[in-house]
Amino acid sequence: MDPVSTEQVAEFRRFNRYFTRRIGALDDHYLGQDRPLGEARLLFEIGEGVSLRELRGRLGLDAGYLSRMTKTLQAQGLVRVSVHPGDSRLRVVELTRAGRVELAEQNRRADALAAGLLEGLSGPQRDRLTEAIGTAQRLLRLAGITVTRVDGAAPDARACLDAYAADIDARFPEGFDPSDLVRPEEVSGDAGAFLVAYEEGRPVGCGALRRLEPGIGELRHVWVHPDARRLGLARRLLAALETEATTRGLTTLRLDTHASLTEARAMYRACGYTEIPPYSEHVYGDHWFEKRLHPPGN
Amino acid sequence: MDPVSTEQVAEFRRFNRYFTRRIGALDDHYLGQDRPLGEARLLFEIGEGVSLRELRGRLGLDAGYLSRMTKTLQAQGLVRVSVHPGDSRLRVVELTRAGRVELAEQNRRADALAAGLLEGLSGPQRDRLTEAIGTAQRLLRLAGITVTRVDGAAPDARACLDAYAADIDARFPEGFDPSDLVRPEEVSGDAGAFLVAYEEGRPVGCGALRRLEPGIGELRHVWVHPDARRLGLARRLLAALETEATTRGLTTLRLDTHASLTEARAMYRACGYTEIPPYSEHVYGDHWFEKRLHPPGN
DNA sequence: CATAACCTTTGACTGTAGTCAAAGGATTGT
DNA sequence: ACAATCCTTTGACTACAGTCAAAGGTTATG
Repeated sequence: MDPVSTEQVAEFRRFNRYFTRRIGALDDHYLGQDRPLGEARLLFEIGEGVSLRELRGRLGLDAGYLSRMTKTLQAQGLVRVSVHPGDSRLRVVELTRAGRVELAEQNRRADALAAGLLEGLSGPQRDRLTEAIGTAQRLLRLAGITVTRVDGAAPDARACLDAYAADIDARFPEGFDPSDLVRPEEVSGDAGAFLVAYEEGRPVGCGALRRLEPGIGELRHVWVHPDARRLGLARRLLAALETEATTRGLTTLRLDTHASLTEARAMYRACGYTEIPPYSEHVYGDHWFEKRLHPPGN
Repeated sequence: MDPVSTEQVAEFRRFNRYFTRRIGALDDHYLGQDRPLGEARLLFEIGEGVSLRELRGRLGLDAGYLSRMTKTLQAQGLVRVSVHPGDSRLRVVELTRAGRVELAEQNRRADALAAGLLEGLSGPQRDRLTEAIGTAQRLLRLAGITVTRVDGAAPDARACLDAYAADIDARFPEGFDPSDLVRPEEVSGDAGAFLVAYEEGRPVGCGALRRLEPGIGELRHVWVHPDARRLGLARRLLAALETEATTRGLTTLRLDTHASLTEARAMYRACGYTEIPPYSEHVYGDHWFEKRLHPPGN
């Protein structure tokens, strides 16, 4: 990776300082108003019935701390705590009517804060701001996603493939037969690779590489979770898969895709893949692509 | 002002949440490391010799709280406290060598954090991110600036005019004679108006409107503090001055400017002003502009 | 020159955030 | 059926953040 320019680091830190001081602080202060911040955040995360376990994980809180905060919210009549139907060790907490009112008020205040801020701008300026923060958020998310190789049989790998299969099944008129998925041994060891993209610990994308014949590899199941689309993650996965292929001495990569996946086809073209005649008899493909890889020396 | 779209408010809040949770929290946590956050922030603000009074204002701290924090920093040998030379009520605090080392370490860590984040992006993506956060910051700053009318004799007005005069004096080869500034009575009452732009309580720009002859007004001293340039503030001032003119029934605005102020001339043109022959004998102008105003009904 | 205003220090608090360990009920694996 | 594991509760703390009021020295103001 190329080194990060110090000017960009400085710019980023400037923004960070400005934003947290000006917006973050304001937000924290006004959001809770007459309620401790921890409680306000908790209220916000509860939504419609969550287990304490889930909340602990999401907010990164100590079990005891969370238990106490929940109790005070309960004492104020804002939440209701009950035993989880399926597992009596778990407690499920949900908002009462009063809790929903409180949450709505909290949202109203935060909305008013944001609206008040945007009010100082003209229409086009607001559009530019919205555009800029959208871009910034997408890039920051992408920067926080890591792509790593995992075993083809690992739970995260199977979870991704299941999600992929369900996704395709819903999108193809003819459905999708899960037996067409790669088998773990096809993407293990020297035979191939299975890559998973993680965002904050959760798998949000995957891609498989397997050997077709000497010097030629095939990409399969390049998939990105719906929540993580439009970030440029597919390209990242593609690049990582190509690196895997190069280190294995493969010189050509092939893949097939479906006519209905228009964005995917456009992306493959943009990434240097060219359409070729069918090279295989996959059931679900009707467009075939190929790319020549450059040796690692370059 | 047009109402703010709820979609834009939602987008802004989404970004706000994401950013404070992901970046702000990280920053706070790692910045101090083995030091309370308050102390770390204090250390950061001290720089090279500041009075406690100044710090109190900048960080919004309680006098007692600040006094105590300063004392613990002093006990750790990070700062030196002395009496202000001009006013013995004030204390001046400055970093010791050890304090500067500590601050450098703090900066190094924050830089590393930012760099680590940017490392997940390719060069062009980093450029896009830098561009986006720059745009966002400029627009957020602009949104936080308010333009209000003040009396032409008010301290803030005079401060702006002094800064304007010094600015022009340094930029014009022939210098600038402060007696050419508008007199308070020219911009008071119905005669004219003096507008000051405030960012977080500090004046960062100004503009004057005075009556030239019936129906015709003149804009003078439109000025933006160097720290607040390139935000679009001059246009805001211009628009506000035009509103003032319209409510006074003026139908034409004129102004003169100097050949060396190229950006200013470009802005006037972009804002609908057209160049006209000289209408006055101002010493410092050599380009004259005019704009017809539309009645408020439109 | 007295008095008001100002800046800092000190003492005495309060509330929030957060940690750690022990204990008890519930579930899972063997 | 027994042990190990899991989830929550409770008690006992610690540290940080922040407020309020009294007091003492210093400077401006009439």
